[in-house]
Amino acid sequence: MNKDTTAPVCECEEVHSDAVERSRGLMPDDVTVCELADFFKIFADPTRMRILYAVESGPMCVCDIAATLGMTKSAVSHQLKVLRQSALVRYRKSGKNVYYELSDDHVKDIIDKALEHIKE
Amino acid sequence: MNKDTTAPVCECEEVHSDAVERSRGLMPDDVTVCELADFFKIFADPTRMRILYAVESGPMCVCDIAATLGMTKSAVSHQLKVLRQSALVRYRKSGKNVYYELSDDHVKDIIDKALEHIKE
DNA sequence: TGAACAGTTGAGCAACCGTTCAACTGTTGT
DNA sequence: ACAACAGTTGAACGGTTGCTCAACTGTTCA
Repeated sequence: MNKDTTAPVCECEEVHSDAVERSRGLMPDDVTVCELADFFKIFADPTRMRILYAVESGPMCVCDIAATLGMTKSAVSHQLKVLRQSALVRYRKSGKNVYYELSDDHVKDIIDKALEHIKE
Repeated sequence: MNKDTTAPVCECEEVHSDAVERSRGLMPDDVTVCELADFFKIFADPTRMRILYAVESGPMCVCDIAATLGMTKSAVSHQLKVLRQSALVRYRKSGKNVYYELSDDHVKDIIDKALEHIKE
C-alpha cells in the first residue's frame, strides 16, 4: 500500500505519514514544477539578466547589446535565442539590424520582486 | 575613449552609441546582477522547487520530505543545504529529526508570481 | 556583382551541477 | 555499550550549459 512510488523511499514514512499525505496533496503536478524551474532557469544567468536590463529601456540591436555588455555578438545571440524561445523578448527586423525589447512588463515585475528580496 | 572595457567589442558601437550609453547607465552593478542570477538559480531546479512546496504547508523532517518526493534522504539533504545557505528555509532540531520550513512568505510570493506568468 | 557588416547557428570545450554511493556524526532506546 | 536510525557530507559520475570559433545567411551599398 505504501509502494506508491518506484523510487527508493526511506523507512520512517510511517512516523509522520499525515504530513507526507498533506504535503503530497498540495504538491503541483510534475509538469508545473518543471515549467516553474525552467522559467526561473532563464533568469539564473548573469548574461541573460544583463540583456534583460539592456533591452528594458527600449529596443536595442544585437550589436549594441553586445557593446553594452562587452561581449561578442555570438555569445549574445545565443542567449537572445533562449530569451526568444521563452517569449521574454520580442524582436523586429529593420534592414541589417534586429531590434530586441522586453515582450511585457511582467518580466520586470518579477526581477524587481527578486531585487527587493535580495536588498532585504 | 571607447576602450572602456577589456572585452572584445563589435565595431558598430558608433551606430547607436546613445542607446549603448543609456543602457549602460541603467545597468545594475556586476555584484547585483550576479546576486540576482544566483537567487533565481535556487528556484531553477525541480527538486528544490518541490522541497519548497513540501515545506510550505508546515515543518517537515528530511525523512518525510524525501518520502513525499520519492527521493533519497541524501539527495534531499544536499538540496536542503542550498536552501539553508540562501536562507530560504529555516530548521529546528528535535531529537533525531530536523524540521524544515519556509523562512518567510516572500518566497511563496515570488513562486506565485512566476506561476501566474506561466499559466498566462 | 561583390565587399562589408549584422546576425544566426552548430560543433567543441571547459566549467558547473544534481544524483549516487559510502562513510560519517549524533541521538534514542535497550 | 551497542544497535538502529535521522541526517550530513565529500568524492565521483554523467548530464547540462555558456562561451568560443568558424562558417553561414541576408541586407546594404558601391
